Amino acid sequence: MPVHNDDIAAIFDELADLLEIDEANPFRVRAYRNAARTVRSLGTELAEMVERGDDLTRLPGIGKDLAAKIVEILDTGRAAALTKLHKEVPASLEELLKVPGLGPKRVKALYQALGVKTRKQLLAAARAGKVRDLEGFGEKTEQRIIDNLAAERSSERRFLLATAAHYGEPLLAYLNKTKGVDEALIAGSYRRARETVGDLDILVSARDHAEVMRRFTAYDEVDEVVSQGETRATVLLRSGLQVDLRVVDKQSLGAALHYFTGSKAHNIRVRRLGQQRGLKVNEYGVFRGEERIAGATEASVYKSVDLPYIPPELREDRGELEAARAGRLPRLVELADLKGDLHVHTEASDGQRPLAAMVEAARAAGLEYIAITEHSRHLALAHGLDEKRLRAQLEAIDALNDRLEGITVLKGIEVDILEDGSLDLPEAVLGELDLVVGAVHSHFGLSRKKQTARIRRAMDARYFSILAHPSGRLLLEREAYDVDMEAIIAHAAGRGCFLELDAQPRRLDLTDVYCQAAREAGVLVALDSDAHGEGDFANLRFGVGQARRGWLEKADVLNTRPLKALRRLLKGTMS
DNA sequence: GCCGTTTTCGGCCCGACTGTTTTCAGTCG
Repeated sequence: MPVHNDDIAAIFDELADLLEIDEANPFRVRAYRNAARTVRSLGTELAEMVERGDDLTRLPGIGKDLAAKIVEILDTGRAAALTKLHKEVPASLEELLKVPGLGPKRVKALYQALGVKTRKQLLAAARAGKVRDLEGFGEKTEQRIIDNLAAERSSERRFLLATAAHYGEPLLAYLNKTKGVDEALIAGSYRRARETVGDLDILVSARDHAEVMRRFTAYDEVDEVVSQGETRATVLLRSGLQVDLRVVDKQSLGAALHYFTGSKAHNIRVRRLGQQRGLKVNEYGVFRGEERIAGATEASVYKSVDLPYIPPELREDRGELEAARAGRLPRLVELADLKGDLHVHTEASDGQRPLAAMVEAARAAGLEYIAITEHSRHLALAHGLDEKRLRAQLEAIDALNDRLEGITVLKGIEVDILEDGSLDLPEAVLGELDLVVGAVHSHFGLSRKKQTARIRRAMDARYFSILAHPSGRLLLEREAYDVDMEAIIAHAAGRGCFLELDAQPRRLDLTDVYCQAAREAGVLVALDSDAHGEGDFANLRFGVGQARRGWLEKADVLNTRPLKALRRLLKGTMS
């Protein structure tokens, strides 16, 4: 069984959790967590790096010891250190850490005093009133544990970015209307455009803090006020989404925004840079002794540690600080750079609206061209088109283009990649199109080797332009199929075709890490909506967020090209 | 356990809120 980076990261995370319960040196715990993060966002399989003889200690946060553990895990699938630790700290205690309000200290106390190892045992003990008597616990803590367990709350529950926007933006508008509010902003992983978020961090600059707190906790959607102080409050909305509010003075807004945008790892490094310069960086500003020297804007915070402004989407401690110091930050792509959309459905397959309506919606969204790309016949569930129906659509597009001004409709297809890697429609009809988008919609369970070979073969077809939603994942629903994405990217570079970043909120596929890998390999990314209805072009902004997280510049995105240049590039894939 | 424009040893980011405390530990972000 081949070991992947995610497996290694999971072992490091578990080691960190259990070491924490075991009261190990907190910095040692952090070292494991940092290593897990590094491994998870690597973009290159460690197995291959080891095979090549790469020096793993050159990776950030990986030293001699962890490099050896990586090799051990690759060889045996396990880490002896973890096995040993399990003798003292049962693996199931990790689950208890996810209960809101329980951290390593309390989990340990529960285990040692009551023998509690699972959520079920904890609920029983709490209901029996055994928890309240433990040192450091009390009636309220016991009740909170019961509530959280009964509601199956977990600190790990996450929401799609688009879902968070759906709840967060009206709340933001509500707060912005509050008297005395200068500005209300959403920070946190939302601002970094992570594909899913665990909570919303809202930041308000205002003179009257108490009034903002009152308005916030009185918001119609608030189900429960979890905590509330003078400058900070946490609530749960009826949707289950947790929202943290922080109120600051105007002079601290930049520092607070920086602090609450994160990521944590990025912040820690910025603070350390401050320390090295004799400065203290916190959410109120940048201080030399008692004197505030920066903090009204984020740019001033970065300037105080001799760095240029770093866009939120890059703040993951994945090399952005080094790039900033070297003056090599990318100029990230923006929504306004997109000139078209190369993946759009209509009611001819599984879209909801007629061709003309989708084209008008695209025009209203500011696009200059779109490609109509229906499903092909194999996807019967989605009314996939056969050759005959596709030809009929091509005629309709020709007729429409004759009438249209200011927007051009390209002829495409989202053709199924069959199990053996062949395409679901004959070459004869594919050759009549402007572009061929290929996609996997079946046989997700193939082995990594077979899946990779299947997709490579599809890309080698005579007509093949773009690989749609390359990993096949559905966020919070379905894992990606097992495929060697690096090999796919390398193959696309050799073949001269493109990869899609599907902007549907449930997909956001390519992932950020592989966007970056594609960019480095010189493979252009098509940033598409995969629209099925008129409103779906609005999802392009989430795709842009993901592209920015993947360090993509305008030139790295296929559909920032004007129509003429785009046609040239597509033509290269169609012969 | 990692790391080095003070350092190969001695550091490792910083503050708010809650509940159980009689001055603070635990959790969270």
